[in-house]
Amino acid sequence: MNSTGENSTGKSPDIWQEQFISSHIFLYVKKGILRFFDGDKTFTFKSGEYFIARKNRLARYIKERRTNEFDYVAFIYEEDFIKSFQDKYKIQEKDFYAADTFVRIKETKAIPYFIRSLEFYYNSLGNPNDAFRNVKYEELLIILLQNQPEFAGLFFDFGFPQKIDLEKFMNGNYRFNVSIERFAFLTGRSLSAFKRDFENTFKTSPGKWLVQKRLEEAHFLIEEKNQKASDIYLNLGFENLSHFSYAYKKRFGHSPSEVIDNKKKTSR
DNA sequence: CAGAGGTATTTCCAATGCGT
DNA sequence: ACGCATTGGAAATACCTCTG
Repeated sequence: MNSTGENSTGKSPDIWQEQFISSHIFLYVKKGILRFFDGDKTFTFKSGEYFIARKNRLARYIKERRTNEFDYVAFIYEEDFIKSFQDKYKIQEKDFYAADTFVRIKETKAIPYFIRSLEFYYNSLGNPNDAFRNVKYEELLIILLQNQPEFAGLFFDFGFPQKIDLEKFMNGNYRFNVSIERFAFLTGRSLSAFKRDFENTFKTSPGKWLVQKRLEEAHFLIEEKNQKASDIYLNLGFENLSHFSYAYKKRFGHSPSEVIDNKKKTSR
């Protein structure tokens, strides 16, 4: 989710495909349902609800099965903006402990009001300029901090991710299709340190381990749960179906579709 | 299914840290 | 100041992924 910092409404696709959240994002659901997966839990937000997606986290948007109709307002808070905001208003950093990637905001009337004011201005002013956008970004941040002062600890945390337990992190996040470099960053290591530590704990290289791990799960889903390759390959972090089939065949001796064909034959 | 372009892995080296 | 260990980064190579 590394867009330019526009607050956007509608369906700009970039937010929904990127799995690494590089800046804090405020999201307000105007219509429909938004569902996310953070590697462990699923988060659901309905129309009228609002929350923050935290930076330096991995998450994936889950498409709704039936209708894909939704509308939202997003405010993407770049680090530079937050720094100058903090400078300007001299706000103290507080401790913020919640660990989740998605943080629900305590209910307040101020936010729906704020959203409505946006609609009014955007509809009557047309394309708003930078000054206007800046003011609105500040306004929302002020509302959020007034509503929950502890958010200061969330927004004004400019540090890098801490060095964390590799095994735990990788087992929770291997389904995300992000580069090794990103994994290294998220576990608080340089690329070199990451690979060294990885070799020590898993006894293989990161790339090989990831493919192996994903294929094992694919194998389970296909053989045991009768799922289709085309339904699962994206969720497991594979980028394209042809490579998935190729890798699958290389590992298990037969392609995913052959498994399904065989099942059909035997069940008949 | 091949070939081009891109990414991961390996290896090596320089910089830094740390105890003696 | 010295040797040794650890770290991050660059370059070369191997491997993977995408496109037609």
